[in-house]
Amino acid sequence: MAQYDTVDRILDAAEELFADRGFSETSLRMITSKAKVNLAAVNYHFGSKNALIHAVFARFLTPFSATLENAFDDLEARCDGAPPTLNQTLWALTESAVRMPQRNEKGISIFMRLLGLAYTQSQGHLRKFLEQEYSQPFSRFMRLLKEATPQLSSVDRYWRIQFMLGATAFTMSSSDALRDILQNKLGVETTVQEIAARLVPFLAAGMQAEDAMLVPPAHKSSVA
Amino acid sequence: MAQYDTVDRILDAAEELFADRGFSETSLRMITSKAKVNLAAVNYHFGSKNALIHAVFARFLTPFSATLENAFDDLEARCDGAPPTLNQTLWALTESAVRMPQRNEKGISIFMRLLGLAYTQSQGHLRKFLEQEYSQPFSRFMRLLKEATPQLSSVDRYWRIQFMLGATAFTMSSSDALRDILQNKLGVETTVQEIAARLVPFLAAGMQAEDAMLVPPAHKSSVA
DNA sequence: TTGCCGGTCAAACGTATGTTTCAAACAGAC
DNA sequence: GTCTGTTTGAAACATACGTTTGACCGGCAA
Repeated sequence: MAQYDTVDRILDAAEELFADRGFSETSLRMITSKAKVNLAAVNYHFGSKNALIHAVFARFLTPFSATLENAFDDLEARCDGAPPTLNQTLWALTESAVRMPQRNEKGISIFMRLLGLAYTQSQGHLRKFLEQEYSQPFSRFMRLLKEATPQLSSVDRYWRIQFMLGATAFTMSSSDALRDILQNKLGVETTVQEIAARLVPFLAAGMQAEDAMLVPPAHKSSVA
Repeated sequence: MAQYDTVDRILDAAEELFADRGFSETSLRMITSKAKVNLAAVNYHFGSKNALIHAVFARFLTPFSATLENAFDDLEARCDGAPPTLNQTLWALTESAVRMPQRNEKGISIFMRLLGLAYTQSQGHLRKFLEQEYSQPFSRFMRLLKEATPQLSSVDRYWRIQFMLGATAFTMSSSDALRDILQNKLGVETTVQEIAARLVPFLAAGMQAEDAMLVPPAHKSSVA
């Protein structure tokens, strides 16, 4: 009993501190003192700081990837053989994320920020862990994207997927700070759901942009 | 003479290492040994590690913001009172970046990654430094964006600008790795200019997307 | 009661970090 | 050549980190 309490308290504290400050910038001493457990508890229960980072991700990502697979199953069943549209695919992803059971009110936004950091901070071990642990839903998502944008060349699609990833990871990774700025400047409250609702149309439109490729500066004007 | 050599060697090494590994993950010893200078040289010439980080940014950003202001001047002069279009504004920015005199072949992509890190790694001192040092060209760019997208609400525009920033910083920041992958998988060579040429249409389309806001999942289909 | 074992705790370990020190080397002016 | 201020160099500084240790506690089976 008591030990699960300790384990979860560590995970909760670590999740929040990592999201606030990054991985390298968060020490085990900060985590254990926030969690009100002994310093040695982390290495006792998890083995190392890196393993703790993995555990923080696994606690969210394992149920999420199951939810996501179900959402893709449903989507493909509903489409009855025809490939799902881009919008449908993107919504399946964001809905799965938003509908995850949340530990607290910050829940999803904390985790989005963590995913952004995972991509940004080049923590080799983390990337390796995520790739070999969750490659299946990732590949499936990529396949759906490909089938939803048959008009794109492989190269175009490749780059535009990177653009989508970037907009998402980057926005989510700084979403707390951005929300604060927005609230101070414009006095508007914003939830992760609302950000997602703004992000998806942006991504879909960019993904399906007319290809003005290799048209250099065009010193006059040329809005699509 | 000799001291400028030292200063520049430190800046070069720091720039590359910061871009590769992040700020906290790069120690002064890594920097000085890569630069082949004495450890104490950093604190002697710059005062502190944080001041070195600022100097790395200033070395690129100061001439860049001058170039950018000129590009905006030209653009507004050419438009003769009418507000420049979104495409023109984005091209002015990317052209200024691409045309910057580059210290080496990696040049611009290294710096894009640094800008991404500056936003992501919550190094308070860095954000403060950038904000108070380069607020003018930044505000001007924001104003141009606003005039180029009068149909957007302030909140929509705010978020879409974040999405653009994210797609750009993220893509450019990992463009070396991405280019390698692309070359291996598809046998295609890619330059930063070509990436920019793909990115701008994507951003412009996303920025001008029809606002499907707050239209939830829409279980059927709804590609614009 | 005894013995054990998972869990906690304070303390220490070794290492790496940013920064400082101070003597030596150097350059240019007189 | 000598002096003066600047730049380098090797070494040390204090501090923070992740990790390990060994004593200690509490419940439970024998």
